[in-house]
Amino acid sequence: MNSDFTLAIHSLTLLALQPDRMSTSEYIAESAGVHPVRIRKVLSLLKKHGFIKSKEGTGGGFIFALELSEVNLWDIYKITSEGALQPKCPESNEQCIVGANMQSVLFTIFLGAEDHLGEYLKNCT
Amino acid sequence: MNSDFTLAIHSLTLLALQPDRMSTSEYIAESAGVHPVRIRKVLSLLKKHGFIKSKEGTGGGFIFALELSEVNLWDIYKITSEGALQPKCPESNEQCIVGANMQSVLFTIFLGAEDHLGEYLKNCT
DNA sequence: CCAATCTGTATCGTTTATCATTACAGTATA
DNA sequence: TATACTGTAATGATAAACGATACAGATTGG
Repeated sequence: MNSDFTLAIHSLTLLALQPDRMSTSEYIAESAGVHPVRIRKVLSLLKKHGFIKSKEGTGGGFIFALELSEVNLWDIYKITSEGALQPKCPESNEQCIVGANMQSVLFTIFLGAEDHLGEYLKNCT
Repeated sequence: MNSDFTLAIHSLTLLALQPDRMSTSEYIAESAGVHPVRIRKVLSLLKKHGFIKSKEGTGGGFIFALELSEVNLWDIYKITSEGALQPKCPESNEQCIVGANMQSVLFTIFLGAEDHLGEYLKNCT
């Protein structure tokens, strides 16, 4: 998994702590220790899905758009990293019926696991 | 996550279907669609932890060492891919108390999620 | 209207992770 | 002693992740 998921949560947490004013990508990037452009890319996704709003121009930035209770980890995971857990099954011979089954079963498990516990963190830190 | 976890399960599944004879790394590799050396590396880990036995020389190979019911996904994950889910928290300023917390909390969640559902697959495919 | 400040994206180059491949030593078998 | 394996190290190719730069579009304030 790449760090988009982590960055998204870091950013949302930060935004949740600043409900009144807009936060710039530079501010968030500094806190997360990454490049502002990366933050903008990730937050662009979150915006597209309605988690945050953004405003361009002077005094612009990003701001939370929902109630904290409406956010759960699984949603964010889906947006930022869907498929990252999915292993590969390179084509093989007879026996890769095993492989194909395994892939879907494992995927289901990881899905189920996250879905099950995703809500546990919906009231972040 | 890299594919060691997947390969380990694929291999174990295969070995479980061949409880009588030894399987060579080449046989397993062909089924999994990867290079035999990769299989040996992964199975070397599994052997080190007692899941399988191996024998060198002619007629050698790998064979299951436990009951299927003694194997659970989480154990295998720990062996092959521990830390792969762990995101990074590049050092940052004041606010990375957030980051540090997040890291451990997320880690706990993924751990808990897998642990919780790991047993579901202990009777593989 | 113009300068300053942000977002939104695309692009390029570097680093890092993953994997295949080769090579070779050690071990068992026949 | 030749053959068929495991065990492991080393090298190189490929791909993914990321930083950095550049620039267009939007908004604000003077």
